Parts: sequence; structure tokens; C-alpha cells
Amino acid sequence: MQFSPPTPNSVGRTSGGILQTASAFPSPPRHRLLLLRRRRPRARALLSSPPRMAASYYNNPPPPHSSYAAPPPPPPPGTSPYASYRHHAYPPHPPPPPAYVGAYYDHAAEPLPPRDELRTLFIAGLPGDAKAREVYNLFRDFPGYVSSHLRTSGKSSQAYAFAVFADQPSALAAMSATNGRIFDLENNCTLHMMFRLIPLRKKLEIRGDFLIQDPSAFAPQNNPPCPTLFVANLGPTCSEQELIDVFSSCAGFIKVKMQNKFGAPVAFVDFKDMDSSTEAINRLQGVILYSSTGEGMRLEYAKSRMGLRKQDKRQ
DNA sequence: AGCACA
Repeated sequence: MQFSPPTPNSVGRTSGGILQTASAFPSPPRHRLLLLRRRRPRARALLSSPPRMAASYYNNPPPPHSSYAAPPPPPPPGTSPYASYRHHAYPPHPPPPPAYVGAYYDHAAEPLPPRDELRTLFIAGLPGDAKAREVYNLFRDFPGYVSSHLRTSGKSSQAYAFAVFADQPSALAAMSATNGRIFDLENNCTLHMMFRLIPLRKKLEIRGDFLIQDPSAFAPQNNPPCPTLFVANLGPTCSEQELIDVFSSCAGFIKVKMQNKFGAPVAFVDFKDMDSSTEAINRLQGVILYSSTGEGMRLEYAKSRMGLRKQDKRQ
């Protein structure tokens, strides 16, 4: 069997020694394919000597990429990374993610000095039997790659990973180049829209498809309970559709109204009663959206119910 | 750290 080294344009698992890209195989939605997965021996790229690129890049970095200021690419039309959780019961919590530094063989360089910059990718939706070396091979040839960390939770059919880069331009470049590639040919496991830039050294938790920033880091509720929620701390590219995708997974959801005329976007989300809005706060407080720029959503009870006149404000 | 629409 012959192996070729992965390149930024052909990543992921191999089949018959031939590397292929997503474009060759239009893939059905991920959540359906996960049900069809089965274990079989398959060709895997060999782990060769550690790449020289990341270390040398960090000592002598190229000029910033043009994508420096660019937000994460939008999802392809008709797809939603949150869709698999709509109208579904919530799965039990997997164990919390580990610290970002670990002694894995997939390190390409020594841990870097701390920086404020967002330069870590979160990759969700990997198959449960993904191997650390596969994640490593996915990113190793990108400039600025530092390390990757795979987390598999026992018998779960899904795994997730973190990939640390030297800086945000490298992270964004690797993200856009890897977006939509097929990770696992046999199972058509794509990675599309499974990336987020996340802050280092923050307590994070995975709940299903949601990545949650430590909810205790958020201010306590100041307003009296209300069926409508006020949503703040959204990224500049957040869309109403993205919010619908997230909040429609909550019982009692009615509608979203977004306001992004001036400055930072905020939104109002209406539920049928206070129990529903309270449950939504508990579940979604601190969720880091795909459009988020590092911080999670901040959820509060709104000051007044959506669509009610002042006289009958009290629900 | 920001609360509109009726």
C-alpha cells in the first residue's frame, strides 16, 4: 500500500492510498451519516517525522495573511451546524474538555508563550474512532500549526479536537482551507462548519454540538423572569438564522428578533412562558456560536415581553 | 455590560 503525505488541499483519511477531496464526493448531512458508521480496518496515513514548518514559521513568520480580519466563512446554504439538535432530546453531558496543554505526540513545537489572540480552532463532528494522528495529519502542513488535541468520549460516536496555531491568521487560513473537506472517506464524515476560534485558557464545556464557556463567568440575572430573552455579546457576523438554529432547539421557542443596525448586534428571543425561557438560559448561557469571536452569548431576561403593549407588560 | 417591537 502506498501513502502520500497529506497536503492542505487533500486532507483526512485515505482510501486505497489515494487522497481525495470533498469536491469529488458530495456528502449528505453529517447527522444522518453518523448513524451508518461501522468499524472496518482502513488505510491510515503514516505518521512521519514531525513537520519543520510550524517551528520555523514561528521563529520567522511570514507577513500577515489577507484573511486576518476576515470572519469565519459562512455555512454553505441549506446547512446548519446546529440542525442535528433541533427537536431532539438533549444527550447526557460528555466529560469536560481538558486543559489545552498536554503531552501528546502530535505536538509540532514547544508550547508557545501566552498571547491574547484567538488562535485555537475547535473542531466538532469528528467520528468517534478518530485518531490523534489523523487530526495531526489534517493540520500539520499548515503554516503556523503548533499542536492538536483530540478528545474522544468513550463509546460516543463523535469526537472533537482542538488545534492550536501560532497566531490568528494561521488559524483562519487552516480553517478556511479545511472547511468542507472529507475527513473520513468511508463514512463521508465531513468537517464543514465545525470550526470555531476559541479563547485559550477559558473553561469550556461541550454539550452535544454546543461549545459552552463557563456559565458561572456570566453576570447573575438582574431582571425579573420574563418569557422573552435578551441576547448580547454576539459576533459581528451573527445572523438571525444562526440564532434560530440554536434557539429553536429549546422547548417553547417562538421567535427571534435581531437588532444589528448600530454597533454590536443584540437579539430578543421569545418563548411561550417563563419556564421555557428559564430553561433556555440554563442550557445556552455562554454558548460560543460559529460566528462568535471568542466569547460566548450572554443571555438575560428581557426588560419587557416581545410584542406586548406597555399596559399588559406583565405577561 | 448593550433592551426593540407593539
